Amino acid sequence: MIESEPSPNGAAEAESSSRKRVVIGDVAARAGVSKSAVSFVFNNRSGVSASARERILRAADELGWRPSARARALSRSHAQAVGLVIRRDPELLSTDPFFPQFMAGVEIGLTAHDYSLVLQVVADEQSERAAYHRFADASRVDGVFLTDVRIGDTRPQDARELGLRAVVIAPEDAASDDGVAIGMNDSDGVRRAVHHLHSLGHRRIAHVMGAPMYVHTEARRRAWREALVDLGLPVGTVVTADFTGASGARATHELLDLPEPPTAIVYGNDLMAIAGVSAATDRGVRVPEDLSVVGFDDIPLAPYALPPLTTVRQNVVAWGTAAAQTLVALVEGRQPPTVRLPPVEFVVRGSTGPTRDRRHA
Amino acid sequence: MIESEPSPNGAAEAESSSRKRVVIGDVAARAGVSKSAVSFVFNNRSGVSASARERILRAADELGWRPSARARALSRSHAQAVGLVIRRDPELLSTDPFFPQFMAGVEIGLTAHDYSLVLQVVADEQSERAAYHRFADASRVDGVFLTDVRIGDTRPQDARELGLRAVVIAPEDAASDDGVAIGMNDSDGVRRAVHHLHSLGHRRIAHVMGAPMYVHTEARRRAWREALVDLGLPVGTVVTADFTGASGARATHELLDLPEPPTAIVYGNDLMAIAGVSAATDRGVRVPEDLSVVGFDDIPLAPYALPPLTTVRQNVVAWGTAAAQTLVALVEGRQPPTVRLPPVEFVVRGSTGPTRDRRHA
DNA sequence: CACGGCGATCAAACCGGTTTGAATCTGCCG
DNA sequence: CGGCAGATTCAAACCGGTTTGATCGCCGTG
Repeated sequence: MIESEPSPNGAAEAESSSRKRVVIGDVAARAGVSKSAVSFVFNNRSGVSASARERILRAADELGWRPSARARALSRSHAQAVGLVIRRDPELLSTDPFFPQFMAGVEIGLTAHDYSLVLQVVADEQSERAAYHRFADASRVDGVFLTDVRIGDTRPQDARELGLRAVVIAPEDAASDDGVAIGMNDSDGVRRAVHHLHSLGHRRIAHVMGAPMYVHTEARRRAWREALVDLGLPVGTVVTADFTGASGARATHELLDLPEPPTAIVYGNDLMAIAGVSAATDRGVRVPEDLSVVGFDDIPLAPYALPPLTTVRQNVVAWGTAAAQTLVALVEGRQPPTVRLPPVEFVVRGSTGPTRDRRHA
Repeated sequence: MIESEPSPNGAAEAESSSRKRVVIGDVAARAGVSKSAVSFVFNNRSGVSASARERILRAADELGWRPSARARALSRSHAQAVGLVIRRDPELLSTDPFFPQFMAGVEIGLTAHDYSLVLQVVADEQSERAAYHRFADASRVDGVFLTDVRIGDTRPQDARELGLRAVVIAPEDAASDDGVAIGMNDSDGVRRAVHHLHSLGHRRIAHVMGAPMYVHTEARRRAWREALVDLGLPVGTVVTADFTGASGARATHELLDLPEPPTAIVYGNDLMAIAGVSAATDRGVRVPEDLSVVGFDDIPLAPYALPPLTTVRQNVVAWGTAAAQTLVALVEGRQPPTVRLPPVEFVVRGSTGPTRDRRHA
């Protein structure tokens, strides 16, 4: 009823210059063909002569017409959109360097196929289930990404039952048995961290884990353990934390309180590592002279920490793009391409150094 | 053609146990009414008797039916979705603590009204324009958020011409003349920072700006300047940076190279501030003994920086929620509610301290 | 008892595309 | 010159809801 649109063409020809939305019929009429022909051209299907195709494209261009995603979604029973549900306490979300980069990567993969990304941020498990249900029942999306995979996570099956295609984002070696998984090799980065510390003379290497319910937490812990075993070093102490700065600081104090404290600590992420440095410094333990520290993520601040943080960098953007390509292939019924992800990088900065005896040598 | 769905009900009753999608007609049939009646109930419109309503709700529940967002979007010419375009170099995106929190807040506001958020991450201006066009032409969304507003930004008008409702996210005092703006008071935080430094005895207070094209960058600079003038202090040096750590470090060196270097620096964000501390430390300038530093954002790492960072905290989640409520009201043609946002907080930590003469006094 | 008004009900039109099936139009061959 | 395969073309059905307009019953009123 109330139209706030200004009428751009005041006293012009009243008939053809109506300011209504341009629809496929208008294009067809202007090109002198049927709606079907227009539709065929815009879905590049054969069955339209070159001359007709030309007229149609010109007409569409002149009218500035593009097929409505709404109508298209309905008639093809296909939303041309995929969903990402992020389950995280809103306040803690900005802690995590993963999601922004992952989403950016996903976009690259999606835009290439003209898909949209529908986002949902939820706080707890119940809202998360509800979110997937809404996605499926309302047919808003054709598929979903499953991130932050937990041990024993049932979402892959849940998604299938809801009729949603899914790709699971998890470290390579945690690749689940069912559902298409795409993963990067977390383990490799941790392994390299341990080898680096070993080469600097460290023998008591501890680990501060993130929240234990996630498969990537466990993957990193296992990689740390296996690297120690491979090198013939004693398996050091593990402290469970939860990826927050506070937990990293607390875990660090625990480790330094041990009768034989470690000379190096591998943390599950950069935030805990930096908080750990802060905790160590508070009690007079110097980094890297008395304690070497390795993080994980290479957040933008890592080079500016004091000392600059040695850490592991993954190409999360590439990961997102690969995940998107896989999911699109999946919902379109194609065989997903086999993707090769760039290898993990290990970035040596100032927070790791030789042990005391090495320095004297 | 190729259906990879397993057939869940092999030899069951062929007729009623079809595995097709449940549609409104099925619900209507089961309740013994017409489609219209079902539609009326699910859009709580009058014109359905209590008994019929009851039967309909029961039937829908038993069948697990929910209206398809696709069909609904088409027939109501309304996508029940809004868009957010983020223009940022993917690699730099994780630098910014704003977006994750903002999106989380937006979700809170949207889910309450059952709207979806469609995201688009783009790298440059051209793709950004294209993204808004795709949103509008394909009718994927009903409205958009405009963030990272630039000086002389034409997007509010652009959006209007495309027929998209828009809410502009910008600091309060930069609230644009056209389009509905919702903003928080950046200035207040900066003002409080300057007053805090003044009370510690500082008189030479410099400012490291972020990228100058943004209105919020300018708002913060102006607030810094006005606070100095109000306090009768000389207007210090401003260095232009771009919100990255590298630029913050460089700007800090520039300031400390001055013949009369500042005793305090107010930075446009925490990342630059922490990089600034790192730069100062590198050249033997101690924080806070020789130099006081204030950031902006209160990123999760701020308490764990060395020294812990004094900074300004905004409730970005609340901001997002308010923006979402406003946008939904707008696209539904209602008067947007007037929102009161929580005030900015100023968090004093260890990176600011009294000047040398104050300490001796 | 006729009539106006109101709530409940439903068939049909509509939203803007895609897809199907039949009609029409070639060109080519026997 | 008849017949036929293959390419174009289009009208009509369809996707799954919402909305309109007409019909029907029922009640209270003059």
